[in-house]
Amino acid sequence: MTSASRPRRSDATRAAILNAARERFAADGYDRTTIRAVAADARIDPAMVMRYFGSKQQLFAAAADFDLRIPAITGLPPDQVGSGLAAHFLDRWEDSDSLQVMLRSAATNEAAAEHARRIFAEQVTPAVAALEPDPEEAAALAALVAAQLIGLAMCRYVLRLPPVVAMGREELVARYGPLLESVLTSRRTGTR
Amino acid sequence: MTSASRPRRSDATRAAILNAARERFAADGYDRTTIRAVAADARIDPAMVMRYFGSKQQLFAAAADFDLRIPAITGLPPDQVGSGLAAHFLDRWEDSDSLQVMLRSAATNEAAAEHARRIFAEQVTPAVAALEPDPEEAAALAALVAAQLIGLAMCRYVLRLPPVVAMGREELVARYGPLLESVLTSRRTGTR
DNA sequence: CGTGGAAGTCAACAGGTGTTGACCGCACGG
DNA sequence: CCGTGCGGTCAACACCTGTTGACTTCCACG
Repeated sequence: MTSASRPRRSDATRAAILNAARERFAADGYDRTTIRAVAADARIDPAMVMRYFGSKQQLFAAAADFDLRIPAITGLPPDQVGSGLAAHFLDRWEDSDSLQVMLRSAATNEAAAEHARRIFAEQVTPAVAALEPDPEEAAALAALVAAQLIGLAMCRYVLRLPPVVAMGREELVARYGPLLESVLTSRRTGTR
Repeated sequence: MTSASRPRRSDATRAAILNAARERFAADGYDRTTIRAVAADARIDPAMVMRYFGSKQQLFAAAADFDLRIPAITGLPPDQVGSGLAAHFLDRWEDSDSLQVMLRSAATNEAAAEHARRIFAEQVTPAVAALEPDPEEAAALAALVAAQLIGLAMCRYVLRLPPVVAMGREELVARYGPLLESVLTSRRTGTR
């Protein structure tokens, strides 16, 4: 196994490419991001990007890989789950480009959309399943939670609707906390 | 005024271009939609698109112009406002590409995002302002309503999260009705 | 030293893009 | 009957894209 071998000289370059790629994908989405622009940001030749990552699609896959780090919501007092989730995601959005990468790219790139579905299935669904025994209902609630957070992120970071941009962190937490809570504690009451 | 003049022979072509453009923009977003593809769909020469609409950006502006047709929500009994809104938007999404045009394009095209902000200000905000006297709070509530609907649309039509796709119309109405209602009847209770 | 392989550069490719201007043909008013 | 103008076609432009392969430079090790 060579995974613990001495760090190669190229690791720094690799990381620089990945940083530049994340910024570009977050700002411009998949289609408008060019390999040449990423290379220029990282101060290297476009050919290096291909050498290290193989193709634009694989570069994107590497740049879009991230962890939502959803906190365990099982132990919290029930009236703090919603505001805790809201606060967590607001912080996560502000200090990382990863979610904007996904939102801006998934709109036009099927691989990015597939990636989003995977993150949803592997990270959001299990977290909600800890609260809801019925797996089918858990999947539905997880989807509603995702819709809440994605709607907020779209309005605040992508569309930049003025009222949403103007709201501060604590105001958003105060407004979304109860909303998320009522989603999580709701059960289907309709037909079937 | 020549607006009532005999219909020109070119009007049909113009409409064909617009139809093809809306489909392409809805399916692929702004960047990946090419003038050549639109022209091929409309069975005409790419140069005609330029002749009629001037540029790709102006073609987009023409294709993205639409009306949400938000129903008057003042007269409804308070417990039907939410489900009424949910039902209206689900129907609107299913029978028109316009909203997908906006969602897919605004992610990477600033003009499209500006267009979305205008539609929000001209159509969503006034509708909510009929229920909420304080204009600042009305803007905030309108933004939250928009976030609800955009989150749902993103998950169902763009990201295609399986649980959201699987839900039927009446299930979505049943789940989103109360949610929208609690948004509309909420007031800010936090700091300030 | 010198040699082998990794790291990085350069120039070019094949294809696609928005956009332009010169050209053609047909209907219609004189 | 002509010719004028509108609807439409064609070919080309300048540019940008992802990707490739041959080339040079540099460093570490024998």
